[in-house]
Amino acid sequence: MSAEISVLTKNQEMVLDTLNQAKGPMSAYAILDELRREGFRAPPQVYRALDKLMQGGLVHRLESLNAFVACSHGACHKAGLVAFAICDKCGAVSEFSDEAVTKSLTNWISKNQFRNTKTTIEIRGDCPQCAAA
Amino acid sequence: MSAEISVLTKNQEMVLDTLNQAKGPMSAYAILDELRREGFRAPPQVYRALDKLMQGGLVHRLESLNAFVACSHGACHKAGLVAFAICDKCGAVSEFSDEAVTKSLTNWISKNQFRNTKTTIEIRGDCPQCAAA
DNA sequence: TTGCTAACGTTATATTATAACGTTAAGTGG
DNA sequence: CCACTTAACGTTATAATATAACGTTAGCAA
Repeated sequence: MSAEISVLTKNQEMVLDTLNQAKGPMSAYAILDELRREGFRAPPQVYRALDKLMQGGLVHRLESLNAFVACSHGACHKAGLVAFAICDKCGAVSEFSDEAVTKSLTNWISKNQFRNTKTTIEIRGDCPQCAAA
Repeated sequence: MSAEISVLTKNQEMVLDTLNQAKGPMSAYAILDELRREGFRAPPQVYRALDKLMQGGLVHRLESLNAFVACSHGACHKAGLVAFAICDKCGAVSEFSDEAVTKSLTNWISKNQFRNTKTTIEIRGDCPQCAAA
């Protein structure tokens, strides 16, 4: 059905590991720089791995940041739409999937007969900790 | 209170006109190319105007496209969060503001004590016409 | 006028992403 | 095992998007 990844290639694994070890989102070039020591040489190596990982739901792209994060759920098999709260102060990203949000948005989509393939929901601002400070 | 634009400068007006006359979203460089005949020479002229127009709610940025559209409501004083449905086939963009979506998302935000400054909601897929074809 | 600020024009450069090419490696059916 | 097909790879080059930094100009107010 949906595009699963059966086994990760070496490059895909290295990119995924890098994102998993990262504290926050990373740009493709930041990933590349990390992986130069492992032999990576050029952007396409990173972008190709990212594409596959995103297809498999293992990695998400943050559109408003042009950056990437590992899926917090390991692989994203959540029923609903995935959303992100991004703190502009500390850079923390919370991935969440809220039933009410999913319902209201899918409701709009079906009411308007739109055939949805991808949804981007990103909240930018200050996380509770940074908002308090 | 919120950052309004009192009067548009010449550059801002030209950029806004260009977007208003466009059938769909435009990249900053597409705008620049349009406006070269009017004397524009370099990207910062476009980006600076876009920044101001976005501050005033006259223009929106489509994060998933790295492109810009004029606000469909003239200036965006809608109560709720603004969202976009983007057709990947024909390029059409529908700006909308749905009460249920706004409520569910602001609800998540307040429940999670997030201080929201900007929200991105973009639905990619096929519009009704293109989905039918 | 003087001083202040926002906007401007310009050059240069940073950052993000992909095209295109030939090569290697990993299945698959015979 | 071999021939074939396809996905992934490495590499070079370049495209597309965005901003830093500088000095200048224009609008406005004391």
